[in-house]
Amino acid sequence: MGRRPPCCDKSHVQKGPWTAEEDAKILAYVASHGIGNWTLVPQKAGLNRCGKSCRLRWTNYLRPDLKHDSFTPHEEDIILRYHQAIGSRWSLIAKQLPGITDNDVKNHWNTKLKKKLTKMGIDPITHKPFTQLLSDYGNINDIIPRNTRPSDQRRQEPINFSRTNNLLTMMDPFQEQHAAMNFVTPQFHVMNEAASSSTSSPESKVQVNLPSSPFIWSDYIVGDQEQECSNEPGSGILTIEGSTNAYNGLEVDRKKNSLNVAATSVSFVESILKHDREMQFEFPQLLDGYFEY
DNA sequence: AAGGACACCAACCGCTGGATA
DNA sequence: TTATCCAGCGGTTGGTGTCCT
Repeated sequence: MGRRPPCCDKSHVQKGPWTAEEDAKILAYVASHGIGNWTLVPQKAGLNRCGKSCRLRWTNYLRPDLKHDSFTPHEEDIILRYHQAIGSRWSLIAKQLPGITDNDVKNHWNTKLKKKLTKMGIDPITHKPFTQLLSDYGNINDIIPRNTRPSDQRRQEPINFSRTNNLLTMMDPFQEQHAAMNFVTPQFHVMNEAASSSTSSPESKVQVNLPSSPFIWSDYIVGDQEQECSNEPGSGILTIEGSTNAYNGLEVDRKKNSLNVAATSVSFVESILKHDREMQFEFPQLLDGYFEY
């Protein structure tokens, strides 16, 4: 068993804002040595900083491919759509936006987009209208979330926008509620079982006919606990053709060599997996190699 | 004009999984 | 096999400029 020395003496390294001189040292070092072991950078570049801090300064600010411009409406739309699908996975979202870091995306979300959605009457976590949440969960007082940081109880200007040509645009206040409802409409790409069956390949393949109702985690938690179904029968079918995997509780259609599962019997864990697959259909390039069937 | 509140963002903190000795 | 380091990630916060009263 070996032990490597710590990257730096954390109690004696410089913290806080970077100076132009420090930036120049990082840039000069990367220009001559490239990006490698960041723990060696402070020593070799003559910086009294932690290697981790050097890496962050480079990736979030000094990298030459960063554009340092404000966000365009198209970029904001991308962030909103991806956040709706995958949540706060900022690095994955940032990969869809060249020249923008995950830190930029995160900051822009926390300072601008989250408030815009709230102002539109949309819950920034679920991307559902607060009115729908209220009807889903009953009368919950004060459901609209507030910033947890007291000093960040920001002013909230009335900002309304809608989707036009897949972009967010400003709009008149009377259409606010309508826009909110349109904005959160699920955009899952549902594969049609009949249409796709003619092009089925011999390889394992998954078809998902999504339930028509919104995805609500609590429904499945209750279902798991009570071992019963909360959805209407026949609201969805999960077909896994040629799969050799075992799926507890799934009905096997041996004639078709497939598994047909009424959505009513889908457990919580299976629902998570199904939701992930929905994400893959929505953003097929995002999680390449993540899903294996 | 001044002080407080707000808005923004750079940087830090802590956690996690993979790599390594 | 185990202990530790390191890169990457998301959450949080400190500092500063701007706006409002």
